[in-house]
Amino acid sequence: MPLCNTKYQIMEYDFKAIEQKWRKHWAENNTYKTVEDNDRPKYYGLTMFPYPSGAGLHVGHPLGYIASDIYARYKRLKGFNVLHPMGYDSFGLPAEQYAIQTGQHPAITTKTNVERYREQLDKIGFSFDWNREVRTSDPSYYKWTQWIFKQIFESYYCNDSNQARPIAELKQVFETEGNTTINAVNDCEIEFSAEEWKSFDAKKQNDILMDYRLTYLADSWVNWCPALGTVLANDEVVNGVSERGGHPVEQKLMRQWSMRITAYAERLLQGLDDLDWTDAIKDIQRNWIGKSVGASVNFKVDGYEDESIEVFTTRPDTIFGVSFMVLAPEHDLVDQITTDEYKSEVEEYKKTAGMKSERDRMSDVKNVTGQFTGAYVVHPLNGEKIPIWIGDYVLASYGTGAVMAVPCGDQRDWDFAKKFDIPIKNVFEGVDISEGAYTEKTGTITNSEFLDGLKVNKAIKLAIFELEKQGIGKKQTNYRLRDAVFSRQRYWGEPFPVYYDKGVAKTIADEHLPIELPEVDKYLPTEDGQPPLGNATEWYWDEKNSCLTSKDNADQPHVHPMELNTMPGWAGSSWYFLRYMDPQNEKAFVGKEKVDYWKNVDLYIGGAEHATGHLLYARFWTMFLKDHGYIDFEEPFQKMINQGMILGRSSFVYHTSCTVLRSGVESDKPFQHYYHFYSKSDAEEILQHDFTEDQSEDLIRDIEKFNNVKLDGISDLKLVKLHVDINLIESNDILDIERYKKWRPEYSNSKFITNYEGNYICGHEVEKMSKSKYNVQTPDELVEKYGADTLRMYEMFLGPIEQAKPWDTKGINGVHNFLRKLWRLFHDNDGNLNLSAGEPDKKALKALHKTIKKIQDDMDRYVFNTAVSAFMICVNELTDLKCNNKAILEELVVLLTPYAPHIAEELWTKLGNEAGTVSDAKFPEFNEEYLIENTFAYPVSFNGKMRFKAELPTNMSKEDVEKEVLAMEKAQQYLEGKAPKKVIVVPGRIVNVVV
RNA sequence: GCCCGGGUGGCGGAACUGGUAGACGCGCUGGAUUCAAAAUCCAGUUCUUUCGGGAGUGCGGGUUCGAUUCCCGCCCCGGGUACCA
Repeated sequence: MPLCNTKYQIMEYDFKAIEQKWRKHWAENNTYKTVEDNDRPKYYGLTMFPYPSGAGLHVGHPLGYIASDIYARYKRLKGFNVLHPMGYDSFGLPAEQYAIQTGQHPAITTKTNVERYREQLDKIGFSFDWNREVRTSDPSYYKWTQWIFKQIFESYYCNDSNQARPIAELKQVFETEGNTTINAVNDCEIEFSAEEWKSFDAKKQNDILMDYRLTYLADSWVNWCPALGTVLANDEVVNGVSERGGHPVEQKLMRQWSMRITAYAERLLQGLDDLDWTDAIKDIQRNWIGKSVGASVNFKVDGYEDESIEVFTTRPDTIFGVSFMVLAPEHDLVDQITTDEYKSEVEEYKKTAGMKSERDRMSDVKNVTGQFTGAYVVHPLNGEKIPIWIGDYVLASYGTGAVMAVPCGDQRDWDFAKKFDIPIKNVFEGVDISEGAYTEKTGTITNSEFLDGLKVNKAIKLAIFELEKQGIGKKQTNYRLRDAVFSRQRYWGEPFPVYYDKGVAKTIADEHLPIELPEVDKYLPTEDGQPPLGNATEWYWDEKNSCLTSKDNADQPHVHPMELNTMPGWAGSSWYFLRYMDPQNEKAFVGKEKVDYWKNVDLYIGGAEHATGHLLYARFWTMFLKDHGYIDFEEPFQKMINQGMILGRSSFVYHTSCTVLRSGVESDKPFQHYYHFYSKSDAEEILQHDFTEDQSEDLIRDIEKFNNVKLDGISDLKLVKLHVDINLIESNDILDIERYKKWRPEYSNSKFITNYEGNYICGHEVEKMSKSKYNVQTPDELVEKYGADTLRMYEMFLGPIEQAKPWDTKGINGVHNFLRKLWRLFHDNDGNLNLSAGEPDKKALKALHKTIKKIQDDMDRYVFNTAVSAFMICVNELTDLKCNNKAILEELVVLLTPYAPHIAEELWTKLGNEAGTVSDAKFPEFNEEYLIENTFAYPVSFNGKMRFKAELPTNMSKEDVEKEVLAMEKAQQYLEGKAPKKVIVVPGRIVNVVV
């Protein structure tokens, strides 16, 4: 080994050489390759795979990856066979937008970006098994996305067995029994017998089957985003605008593929109970699914024999409080039942309501509107006539699009009744409803015939019983969850393995998958508004030859047009965790033996923003695949941690801006702007109290001097706050003025008003990291400067993983120093390896085992920040003890491996172990004996305030402790001669004296 | 509005089931070393104080020998959701 022991050349911790060396070693030796192994328990650790964007990674991205890597490495030391893969969610909008602008194929952009990501990831020392990488845009991957789509298409949901079943079974039932006996989730509006079924033509039969399929084609109201030229799923629309880009979204009726996720609503809800996820995410999913239990009730329309209005209510106990009915303006019956007298008003109202966008309706909640139709329903229990109104607070898309309005118990109904002077019936005993509705689910029902005197809960049950007995209604459960739109009018997504034979959707046989994306000459919609795939020439299916063919052959009877939509972004990500288990399998989406070994993900780390999207869809697909027996678990992600966002720390400079007033100056004389830059404290002063006279006069004088002119004065003097690139900031917010002037030449003539030390101090603020705020910190820069091990530990040290926290580079030195200090434990002052063999000293053993326990506990609780502190404490203690004992240091190195794998490998080798084997070392065994102490320094409190410490044997009895403590001189001092009222002794913990 | 989180020094944050509030790190102050600087090491660092103490975990109350931790009411910040009948 090289000796660099001259006084000024101490061999220090050379992280660059070390990290480079081990990265190479790991890659060359396939250190992190994983194979199935039945002798070891499995551990599957996964992080949400990224969309490879052009901007690359900033320090916020690797946070979750690092935590996940630490845990995976920890499990490995604990003897688990670890699957820790990584891949790319590589279909997506940005690559396509870029293609539209530049004509470059999204596949090329994607490939470049993936390479950049990989380069950045490789620098951080992850233990990913890259042999298992998946990319959703790779045909060998999306072949199976298409295959799963087909499986879903070929399924319906059976309510009796509560699972997905093959559609072939359904066909058989239709042929023998029609659809009257089957209990399946469907949209079918007709009932038919077996005879009728057989009499239907193929088209009609297919249309009916569509109403049962778990993925189906239907005209549905969709969120159409004109700016993006595509439809969006509900979870992709936030506050009426698109989640990506914030473009307006409108409702449009379109023929689209949808996924019947609603069939799984109850299972998706129930399954949450057993998941180890945060309550926040579970609540979001619960709210999104939105289960409500109640009853459906039929109200006959007065004067119509066959027409009735069905409503859903969660409060059937208040049925005698119905004061009016409200239909959604779009409700089917509105036109039919409206009396001539109200025709024009109703038409008018429908028109204005229809013009309001979803967004207007949302933002205009307080403004109650509605219109009477002139019609009435008959109360099914007491025969009273009840007026029918229409109002836009009733949504056509929820429940039946009609409500029974009970103003005494529902605030919206109450508001409506007040606005239109509709008399309110009160069914609550002893409750005043003159100021508002009584919305509590407690109390006693009155004015309600057979429900009188009953408590709410009992009344609900009895009301449902009675409604069912009389055949007027039945118990019912509703969900807010809607079916998920599954088509996008986009190019860069999975093509559907679907073609249309005379309008009937047919799927392409498995052996012809994948159906690869066709080449197009432009990525925009066609001139007649078809999706981009409409531009492809080879996009027809030749049924006879089972291949794609050109549109020139379209007139042949066996050639049919292909589906022009592509699948949404969540298609590929709904099952990717399964593909990692068996990424090269060409026969199946995953081999049965592989998935039976790896099962579901033990720990999933990713952002909370996917709560209603990816995390719900992936659960849905997993349940579906389980129903078909492909896998034997129903939840994909058993435990999940949501990492918080790392925010940027932006820096600011503050400069003057003013309008110059001058007369008598030759107009051709060039006038140059001149600015004063004020430091943070001055700027804050100015922003509060405005400029002082001196300040503005100084500015005028400087402008005059600089331009060699005489001014009449200045106006509009103000301070402008500007983002400054954080790379131009030295420690303590000091600006590198010279570099700033180079970066912003327009300010090169400015005067920087510095403090007494000659420094210009910048202001700062915590905001999201973004290019435009010049506050982006890339991991690459930090790895370059401090090394990957330091970056890994610092990201963990920042705070709890789930919490959002500001990024601040200042503290990174502390972590880096810790690693250097660790290095010095192994070396003497001249940088030579210096270890001692033999029995370790008791204090060192205590320091080590305290740390083993702490790390163990923290890992078990998924707490990473305090583990880093524990390492620091350990190294500090060993340094104080001047401990260089080999046995101690060896265990410490293993302990540290998950956090700082490079330095751990290096020191591990120096300790005499085989190169590259520390990842497979054994996690140190904690031995309590080393922590046992003979004495304990009892904190002695008086009335709960800690006053002094008393060093006493740990095995001393309560009584003796009390006696000893009270006898102490200091205790006497606090007792002031009085006898203590009470003394509490908790052995090994505390003594509290009550005076 | 409703549903979840969260409020602790100058800063990031510790404190497991009620038991020494402020671990660890940053920053700051002083000192050692150095021709000097960097690096390193040592000491100090919640506030306040008449140096005896006193106050203190968003605010007000409560339970307890003892509360950052439990209960009640309120304020503020972050996230989710929004006429869901």
